Amino acid sequence: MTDTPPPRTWQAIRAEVLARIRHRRWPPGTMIPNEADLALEFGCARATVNRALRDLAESGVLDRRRKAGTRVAEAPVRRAVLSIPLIRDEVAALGQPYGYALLSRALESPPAPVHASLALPPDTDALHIRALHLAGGTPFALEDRWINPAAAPGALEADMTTLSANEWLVRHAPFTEGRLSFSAIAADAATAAQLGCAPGTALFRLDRSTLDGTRPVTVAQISYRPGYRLDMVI
Amino acid sequence: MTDTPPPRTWQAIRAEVLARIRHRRWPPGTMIPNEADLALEFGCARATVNRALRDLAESGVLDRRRKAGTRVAEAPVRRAVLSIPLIRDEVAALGQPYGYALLSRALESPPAPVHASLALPPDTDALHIRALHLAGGTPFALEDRWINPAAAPGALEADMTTLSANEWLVRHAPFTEGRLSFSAIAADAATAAQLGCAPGTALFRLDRSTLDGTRPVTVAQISYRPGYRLDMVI
DNA sequence: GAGTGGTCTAGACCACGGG
DNA sequence: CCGTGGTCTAGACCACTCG
Repeated sequence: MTDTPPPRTWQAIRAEVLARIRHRRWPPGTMIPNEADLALEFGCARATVNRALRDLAESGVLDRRRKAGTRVAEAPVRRAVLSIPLIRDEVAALGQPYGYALLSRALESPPAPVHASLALPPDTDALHIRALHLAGGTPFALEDRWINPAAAPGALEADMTTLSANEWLVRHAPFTEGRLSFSAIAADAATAAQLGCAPGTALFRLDRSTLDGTRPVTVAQISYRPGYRLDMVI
Repeated sequence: MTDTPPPRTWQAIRAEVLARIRHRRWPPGTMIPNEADLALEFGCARATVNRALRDLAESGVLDRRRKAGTRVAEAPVRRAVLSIPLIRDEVAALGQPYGYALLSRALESPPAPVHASLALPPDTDALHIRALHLAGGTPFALEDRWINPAAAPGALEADMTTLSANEWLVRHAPFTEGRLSFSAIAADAATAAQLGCAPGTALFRLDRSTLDGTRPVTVAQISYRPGYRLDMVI
């Protein structure tokens, strides 16, 4: 045998635990030994076992509770991680030149739902931006965005004609929290015209709201061209 | 001042670092001090700083490289985490009773793309399952799944009439890797009939492929009822 | 109450990769 | 080369929560 002696890294321990689960030595629902015992068995420090088990718990494979111990998850809530690139990078990844066209930019009164989402004071306007993202000269995604001017100082003065609002925000109001929502919608006439498809075409839509702490900064609605796919890895 | 003395937990350190970034004391692109220096400043062990910075790096806020040091990400690739519940739980979260109806179940020759996705030997059949998930008696999602029998022993014998194939797989071939893909499609006639909508309606579709290590186990295509939304938190 | 995971410490060695 | 982050150790104390 030419096996290299197993390194006692936390990754190796995670792999070993995962193998025991996969091979059903520890089926779903099983209580597994506590950290101290596993550390003894693997001949490593408890902290190393902890690192491995914590990682598995974060990915939903294990269920850990103080005093109750660690058990293999029964019906694991699988977690998938989505990396959200800038549309510029998304287009670049397709090997196509990226283009951006500002369609409109105005300080105006938002519709009620947007007004509420941005938590604006009564009778306050918001910055409304509509823009088209292009891939190789053809429409890629239509962006309809409202920005709370009070939460994004400088946005009113910013030149959004060459840089997308999203990229401006990323650089000037970074590291915010937010929610995403995906859905499928039928293209309305205006959207269809911009994306160059027939009205009624099924489009992939992303609704995104962004907060800086608790203060809403922006809400955006992005309609992607027909056929768009969003990929994730579990 | 009634400030409680700042606990030197890794969470507190993470919060402090995040605050410095938010307040632009460390704007995007900045190199921040190395772990040893931060440990000195915060009066804690380097491992504690490491834990905090590693967490921020995992969420895309920091960019860490050996020798190069740690810098605030320029254009942070935001990462969103999606918890993928069983459809049963998804329906239950709506406060509606869940129902499941097996439409068809057969061992048959899959179409070429599925055959390739499952990495089947030539002229090998696969288990094809079509099923409808119901919420409060009305269609919620249509599932079209192919299972590689060699990779899911017992699937051929399993009773899929009351338990969805996905739930069976979760319990009998758990903790696999996989890819997800979301898109918007127009309902074809058959799908529209099952979901009770008009053909051409925009539907949210999830394509999922699952591997056990490197061996494909199953591919599934899930078409959700009109209006379905998928929510994520950044 | 007591057992479990969660965390911190002080120190050490190592792997990577920029200069 | 050599500074940086990545990891391991041995020990300790703490917080939570189950029984």
